[in-house]
Amino acid sequence: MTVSRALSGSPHVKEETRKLVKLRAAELGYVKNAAATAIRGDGVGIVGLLLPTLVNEFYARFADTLATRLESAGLQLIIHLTADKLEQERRSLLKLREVQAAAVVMVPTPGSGTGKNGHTGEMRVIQLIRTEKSYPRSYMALVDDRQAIVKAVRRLAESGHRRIGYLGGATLLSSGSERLSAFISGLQEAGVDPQPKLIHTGIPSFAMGYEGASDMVKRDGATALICAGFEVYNGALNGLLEKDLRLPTEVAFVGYGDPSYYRWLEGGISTIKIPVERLASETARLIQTGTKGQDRDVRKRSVRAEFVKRRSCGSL
Amino acid sequence: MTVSRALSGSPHVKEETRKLVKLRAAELGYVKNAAATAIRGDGVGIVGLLLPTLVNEFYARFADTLATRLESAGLQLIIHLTADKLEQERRSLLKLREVQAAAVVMVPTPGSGTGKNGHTGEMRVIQLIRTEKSYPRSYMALVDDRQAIVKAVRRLAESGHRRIGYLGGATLLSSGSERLSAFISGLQEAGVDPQPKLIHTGIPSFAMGYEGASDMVKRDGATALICAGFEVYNGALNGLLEKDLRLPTEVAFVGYGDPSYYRWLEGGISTIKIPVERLASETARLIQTGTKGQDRDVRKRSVRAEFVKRRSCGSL
DNA sequence: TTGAAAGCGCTAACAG
DNA sequence: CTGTTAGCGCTTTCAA
Repeated sequence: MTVSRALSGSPHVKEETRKLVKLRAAELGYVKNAAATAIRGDGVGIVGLLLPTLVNEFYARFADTLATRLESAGLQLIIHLTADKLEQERRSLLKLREVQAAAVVMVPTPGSGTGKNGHTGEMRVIQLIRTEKSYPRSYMALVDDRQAIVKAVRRLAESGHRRIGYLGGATLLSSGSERLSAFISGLQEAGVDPQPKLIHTGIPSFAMGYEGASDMVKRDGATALICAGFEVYNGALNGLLEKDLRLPTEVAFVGYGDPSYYRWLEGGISTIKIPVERLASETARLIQTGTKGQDRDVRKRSVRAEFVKRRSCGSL
Repeated sequence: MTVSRALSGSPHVKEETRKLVKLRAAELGYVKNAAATAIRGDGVGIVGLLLPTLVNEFYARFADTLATRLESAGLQLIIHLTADKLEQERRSLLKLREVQAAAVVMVPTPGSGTGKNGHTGEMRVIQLIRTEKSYPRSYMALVDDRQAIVKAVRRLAESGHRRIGYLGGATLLSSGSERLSAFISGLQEAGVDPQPKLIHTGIPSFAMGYEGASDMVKRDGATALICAGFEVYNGALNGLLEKDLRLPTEVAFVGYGDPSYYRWLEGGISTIKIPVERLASETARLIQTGTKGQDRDVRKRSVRAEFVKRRSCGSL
């Protein structure tokens, strides 16, 4: 007990004893056994992060920032990649529950709402970007991109575009339907009629962006394209560039997120820029917030996206 | 005990009992307490990953692949960012030891060799890319980039470059000194004299690449540049592009790693391409390998880098 | 096929 | 200020 007390900084230990204990502990390279602490219910300080992928500058930056923030609070981050697969997500949640993670930050997989996919036990759930109703007492870290999207659409319309394509996440995703609605609002404000053929949504993926983008331009005659989704924008851009479609002369393009290379590509890719670091900081805050102020507003935080105009959204 | 046996698939349980137990467990949303298992010394199935940063396509892809590989072995990945800081690294190793991680995959921080920074306890250590002698019984997952670097230098020389700059990691890093030696060999094979002014090494960082690159071109008259280090290439490229130096007409450029946007930038950035996925797979293998075949060779695996010629290394 | 005991490392609660 | 006891959830060993 004296040893335990000395090491954990209890005041009820003779100063000299403490010194001796610490010294010897260091000599032996002793480290506290987290499992033993955990088994008593003292918490291990583990936070889970469930992402579709890390191969995406937005997610990577988010994970990086979050890990750094958490580390200063003595928390460790376990990363699970779900590839937006329900089964994966289920397994990951299970694993995290086993190690008694204090919280999970997750980009919920589409459809995660149906069935008891998300048995999250004691863990605090923080839904990232998208939300699914199936996590009732969860926290939320969201992006408010409505105004940025509207602005992007209007900008395209102002430079003369009338056939503006939209590539985004499935509307069964909260984020997907909100972004699409913003897009349509934008069109309406600009007095352009929405055209069903120029709206592609689906489970977001590289492939979807890759095929969708060039199809919309070549087959459906889009002269401008807006991407709304992290997984999609990479695919779309690759699709366009590979088909040698020059920006903005052959297609105007607005991406999503702001990967560092956007500045240099084709003289600058316009984009809906998301303040990742801020989002990660807010998330860290949600994780650490006490269980006191559980008002609805405190549980939900959102950061505002911004439209960044670069060369790729120039006029026809 | 019967419950425990039923759940863990022991054959010594009546089939009916097992069914009942499993059913009820599912109803209750029971999950095994990993801490309790761990405290008995059965291992928790956690692997640590220490990286300088995740905001770098190479590291992100590595982490992604590794996490995916490990997941199929029932292992979870804890990520720690060290920012190449010794103190960070020490803290991370400690944390991982506390949770009884089975292994750590780490890009050792420069200087980690001196002092008892790396108290790794029972964990299996896998050094990634760089090596430090201070981890004596460690495993190694390395990149063999010598030939690729030599090839790159020769290619530049063949297109007429005589003032070829080198930007790379400090030579106190194993990787740094090996890459530099490859660079010099390349020059010699091509009959070009190495010039001290055109060789910049240091603790790899974005800033170093950023400043080093344009300095070497504008101040020291380099007509071509080779980057050898993940942290450096991004900085270097940004430095050049920001100063409006066009590739390859004003400077020929060879990067390191092969981020997806290299294909599209400036008509294509030449690079030393590292097979990340393969490296991650080898690493996963090193983690899971039995403690039997501990011959020196089995502990050390390396993948071969490849020189990818694109527009940016064209002639003057 | 099932159960009882014991112990993994730690600390809260209660002596001394 | 230091020590003893007990119990967290699990599985190994031994017994029924």
